[in-house]
Amino acid sequence: MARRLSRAALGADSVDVAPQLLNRLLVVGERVGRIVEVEAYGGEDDPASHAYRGATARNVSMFGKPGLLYVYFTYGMYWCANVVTGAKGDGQAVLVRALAPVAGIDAMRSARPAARHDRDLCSGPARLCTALGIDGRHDGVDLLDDASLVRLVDDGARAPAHVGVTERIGIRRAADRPWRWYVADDVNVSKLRRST
DNA sequence: CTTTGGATCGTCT
DNA sequence: GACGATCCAAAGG
Repeated sequence: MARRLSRAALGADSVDVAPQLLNRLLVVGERVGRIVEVEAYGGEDDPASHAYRGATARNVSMFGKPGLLYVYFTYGMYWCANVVTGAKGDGQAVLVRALAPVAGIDAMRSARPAARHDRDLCSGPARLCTALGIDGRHDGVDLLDDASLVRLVDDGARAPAHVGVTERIGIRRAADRPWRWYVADDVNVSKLRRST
């Protein structure tokens, strides 16, 4: 039984919301993935957040109401997707870092020919956007609106039995905050990579 | 399996 | 002008 998440629940702090998003579904048309890895980003109090220096043309959707999608372009090639949390104007968001493919897997394989196993389809923040077809066109859409192309859905799956916690990946500032959560033992979680 | 270097460009300094 | 909330191919074990 798919139902929307409550906007009020997403209005809490990103650090509290992030682990609650594990096992929820990200839906784009026929393509569906279960969230297995997330990271919390704060507002102007988090030096690692895009919102740290306030609202800009790039990050305005982060400052919108909770439940919006914030999509940003990075490394000249890739898109990454976030769920906006906190009160409107906070600039908080939760980065979706990995999904377990659930449906529309053939479409995901077509979108990601470089993936050699199905566990590589959505095992990274840019990978999952490519697999689901999420890009800048979807920045700012309401994930809680059934009419949106990209939606966040609660299918009633219970919280994961074991949740791992580590520092956030790929950032330089505020790198010590333990704000990454993942479903322990899920093969779709992105691999830890040495800092360079 | 692991490690390394390159790709590529919007955004902010 | 520098640097990313990254990924992938290639090369070596």
